[in-house]
Amino acid sequence: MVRPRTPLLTRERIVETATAIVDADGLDALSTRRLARDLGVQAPSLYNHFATKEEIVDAVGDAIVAGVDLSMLGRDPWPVALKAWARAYRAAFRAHPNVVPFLARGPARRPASLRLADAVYGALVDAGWPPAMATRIGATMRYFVAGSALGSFALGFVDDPSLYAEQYPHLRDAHRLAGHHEQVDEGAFELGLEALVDGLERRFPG
Amino acid sequence: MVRPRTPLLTRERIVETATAIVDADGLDALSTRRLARDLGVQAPSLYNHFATKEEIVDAVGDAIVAGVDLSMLGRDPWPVALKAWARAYRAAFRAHPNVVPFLARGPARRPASLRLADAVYGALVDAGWPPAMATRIGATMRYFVAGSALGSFALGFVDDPSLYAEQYPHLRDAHRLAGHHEQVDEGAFELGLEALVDGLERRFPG
DNA sequence: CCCTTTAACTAACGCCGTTAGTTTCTAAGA
DNA sequence: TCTTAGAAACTAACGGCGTTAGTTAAAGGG
Repeated sequence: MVRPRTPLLTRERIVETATAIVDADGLDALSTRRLARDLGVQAPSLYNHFATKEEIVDAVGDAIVAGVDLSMLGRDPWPVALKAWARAYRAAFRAHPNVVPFLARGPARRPASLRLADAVYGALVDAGWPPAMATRIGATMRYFVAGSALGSFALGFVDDPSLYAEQYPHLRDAHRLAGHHEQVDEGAFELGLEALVDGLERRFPG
Repeated sequence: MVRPRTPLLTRERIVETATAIVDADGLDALSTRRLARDLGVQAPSLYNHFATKEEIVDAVGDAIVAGVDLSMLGRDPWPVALKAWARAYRAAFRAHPNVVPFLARGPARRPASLRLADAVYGALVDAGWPPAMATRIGATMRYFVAGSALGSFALGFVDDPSLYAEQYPHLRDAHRLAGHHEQVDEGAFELGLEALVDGLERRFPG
């Protein structure tokens, strides 16, 4: 086959298949050859649609972030909106946990991330926050949500509690919770989110 | 050379050299061949001291986390101690920014991370927090610090502000700050840290 | 002094991302 | 309608990667 009548590949189809691979088998399983095979094509053909593999992964991340609901921003009161947005953002990563490590690779210049940052910033300024504070709050919230998403991966003490118990005496109690680490993650996120927004509300100048 | 009178390699020397490579040229520059070359040795020799490359990177991360001061925990009042610890933790990553992406790879089972989690948990319980809450607070704080460290990498809009300005109107103001993104990062971290601990203090049962 | 273990080596495997160069089909313009 | 530029697939190959197998000689314990 040299050039089919109707193109086999589109950026969309590539991103979809790449997402499926990452979701199923993890970020490391995504190689250009594997991706091409799943698409019924040879690896170099991908380079007709993306310049590098990193661009493909970028597009996967962008597609996921693009799905985050932003409608509450600028509609609901800012503390309510901020919390709802943070939960939506976190949920997007929970839906694709294997993509989360990618968060750590390089700057978030992707369009969807910028749209998201823009929306949060705008909502805060409209609510009465000084621009400099809105910038900081937006960054702080993104820090917290990104860290929480990472934390859901840092399972920590899952596999052999008793092994650690001797060396780290205080953690013995925590280990009893290790089985329900999902609930611990959820609880820690909710506690932190409420406390953080609480602390911000007390600093609101309006 | 087959076996030198005095060993060329030790785990320590390997970790030191690996850290130097990552600090100088980034995480991707750390290959077994490059590491071996810098150590004056052939790549497979490393496998006499570590089972995989990942173990080496783990050890680099562990060494950095091991340097975090924990002495304030259990000594100072918990809100003060918590903030001081968070700053120390963040400073450790600021000193080795190229290692931060590694935070995202896999669970934090390394000894130094466990020692750190144990110390925070213990200090909170000793201060009067119920164990379940201490677990959540510890996790929340780690989320926030890890996210902040990542955020310092997500430089975002550094290279061409005007390019984004048209599409993301609200961010125009934020761009004026892009030049001093280090100060923005610092400000966002401090704001979030104060607000978060503030919010936690209001929930203290004692 | 022997003998096991250790720590280096060389050679090689199968993956990886990517580039070069080729072919053929599509789509646009004269 | 014919020509031509470009797109989109291909095959072949490069250099680098992590890692394994098998070899060799010195170190160190009995």
